[in-house]
Amino acid sequence: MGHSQAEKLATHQRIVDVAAKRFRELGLEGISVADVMAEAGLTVGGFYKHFESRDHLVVEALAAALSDAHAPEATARPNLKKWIRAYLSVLHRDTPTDGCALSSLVNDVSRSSEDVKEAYSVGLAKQFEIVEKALPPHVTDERRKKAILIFSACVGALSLSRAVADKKLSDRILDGVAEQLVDLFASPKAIV
Amino acid sequence: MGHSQAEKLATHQRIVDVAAKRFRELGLEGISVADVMAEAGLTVGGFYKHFESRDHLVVEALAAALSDAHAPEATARPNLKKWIRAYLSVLHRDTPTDGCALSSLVNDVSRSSEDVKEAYSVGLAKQFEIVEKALPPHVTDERRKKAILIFSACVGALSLSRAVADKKLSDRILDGVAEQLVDLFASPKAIV
DNA sequence: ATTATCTATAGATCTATAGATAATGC
DNA sequence: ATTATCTATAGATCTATAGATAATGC
Repeated sequence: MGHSQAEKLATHQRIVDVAAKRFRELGLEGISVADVMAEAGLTVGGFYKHFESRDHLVVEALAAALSDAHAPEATARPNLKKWIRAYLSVLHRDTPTDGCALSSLVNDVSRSSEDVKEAYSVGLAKQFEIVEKALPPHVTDERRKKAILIFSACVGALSLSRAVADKKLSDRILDGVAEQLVDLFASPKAIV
Repeated sequence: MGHSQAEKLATHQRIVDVAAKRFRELGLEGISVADVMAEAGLTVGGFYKHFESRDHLVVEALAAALSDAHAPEATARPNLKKWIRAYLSVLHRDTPTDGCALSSLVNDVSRSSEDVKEAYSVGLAKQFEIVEKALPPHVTDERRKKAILIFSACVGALSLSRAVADKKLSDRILDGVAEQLVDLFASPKAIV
């Protein structure tokens, strides 16, 4: 005990990464500070040298979860059809831990502090941009608005599919919404 | 202290109604049993003569919130355009307490017990039916699937609009999604 | 006699802080 | 000397239960 400043930075990042995962899995209030620290290989006492309060960790972890999500594909022009299929996949539904925080935490954020909402808004705006960029070039009209509709439908469908008891209904929500979004916006015959 | 059985029934209902409101506002873990009882004019000690556990209250309150929602309009054939505009209204966004529990609690339910998910699923299936019935008669193909897309988009848009810090973006999400859903599914020129 | 509700509390959390310990880094 | 982390704990929760109290209803 007693470590270098470089080590402290790495420790800080490890805490944030653990929180970013567990918050997505269990909700923003679903895991205690002590349990996050334990999973990062630390004890609770050191926490407040890294964060002013629990809420500050929430803000950092949410921002980290959201920038994770955008890092890989944000550069290349993504394929909208593939993106929709991946977002509304059984794999994504069943692994919220590594999935999109915009879906798994939307209700939690709406009950959180303004700082948390701010971090969420930044991530959401970036997500809208990504979807807009993925729209086929021949869709020329109201591209941002369409991106917002597509992403709203994806957040709704993924969230509903996770809340439902009946697995068949859950699959049906994912597949049905994906298929229609692709037909409407990501096919050559995209009518809209 | 010491009351009739009829009174007990009324008391039970009062507890459930308080919980149904506060859960929608604060989340399924956002209010304690003691605080629910206090708001119903009671003390915490009597709670477990009414409910086996806190989770049993969650199940009953969720079922109550969801059957509230369906009671009035489920009989008449609703107007889809009006329904969409009401669901994605500023009023609905700003009053989750009396609003649709399917939106405000979707994340919470996905982390809850199977019993809670079961109650949610029943309410969701009913909601899909209502939206399907509201689709214009000239929409003949895949009505259920379209209803699921519409409702998913509504849940996503309403939830996102509540999580966002920027009021302008929030309004834009509500209005943009409503407008597009109406154009696509609830207008005479409904293409799909 | 039964029971609906109350007061009081046990036992398990959870956030945040105080003070000790053992390295870092001037 | 400073500081990153640790152990320990205060104080505030929260769920659930025990036992008392005062009505109901046979």
